[in-house]
Amino acid sequence: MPELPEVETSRRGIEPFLVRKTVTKVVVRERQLRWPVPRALDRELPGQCINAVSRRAKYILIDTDTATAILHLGMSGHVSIVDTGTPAGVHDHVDIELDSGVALRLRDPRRFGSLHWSRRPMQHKLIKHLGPEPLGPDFSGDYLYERSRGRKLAVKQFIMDAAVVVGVGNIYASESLFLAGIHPTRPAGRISRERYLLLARAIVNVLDRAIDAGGTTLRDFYGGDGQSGYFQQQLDVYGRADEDCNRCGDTIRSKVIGQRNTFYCVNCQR
DNA sequence: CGCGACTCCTGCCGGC
DNA sequence: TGCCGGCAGGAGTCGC
Repeated sequence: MPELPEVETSRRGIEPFLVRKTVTKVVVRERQLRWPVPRALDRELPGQCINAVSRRAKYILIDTDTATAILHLGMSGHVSIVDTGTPAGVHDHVDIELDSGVALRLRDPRRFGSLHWSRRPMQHKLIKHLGPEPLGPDFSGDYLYERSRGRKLAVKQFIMDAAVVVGVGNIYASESLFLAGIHPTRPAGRISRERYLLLARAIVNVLDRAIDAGGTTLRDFYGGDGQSGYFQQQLDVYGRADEDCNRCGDTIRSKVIGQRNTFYCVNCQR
């Protein structure tokens, strides 16, 4: 489910329940997620006080004095805050119980998510190779332009490559290319600096707006199931094949690029 | 090294 | 109503 805005919204939702709380118990009901949940996590996390809940790309980092839990929600993961002792559903794989009487509960039906435990999270193999944060200071149109020289793959795949820039998932790739007026199949290396400036601005704009929308629609972290309203933001093209373009009225097309469905307007995007 | 294909898993939706 | 195929918002890995 989650793209970067959903992960950031989840992080903000759980943060106040975790920071300065001490972990009393870790319950792992299903260890086999995308990778096995390391036993060191349930062995070493209890007794630790949580210092911070941060985010790198689509990873949520739960920081303690000894190590950091690295949580990825995959395509179907959710986090929620429940009262300790709340019965778990079939896909509630992990609970992290706190001394405040609540627990952070991870649910992930498809089990594409993961949970790691690392003493140097920024050096972890899943984190180390990642490109800049799109909402951080190292991301710009100039950066995209330089990185794309000589690349032949479709620009949509280029901006979805986490080594180039993190956090641009399938929905927001289509949306930002629409905003920038760039056709998704255009080879990344054959797009001008000026157009990359537009694209970088579009990516930031789309993600900012989605985080704002998430903040208003995704608030049910305590007691709820951690989902609701992910899609209530306005999408211009994603999921709108055969509907009319909001800008020109032409018909929105869809096409599979790199095994992922892609939506665009042939009239507005070249 | 760059790129495309494949893979993990369950839920849900549309069509028959 | 029930069954079945196809598809889903991620991303590491493998082979060419």
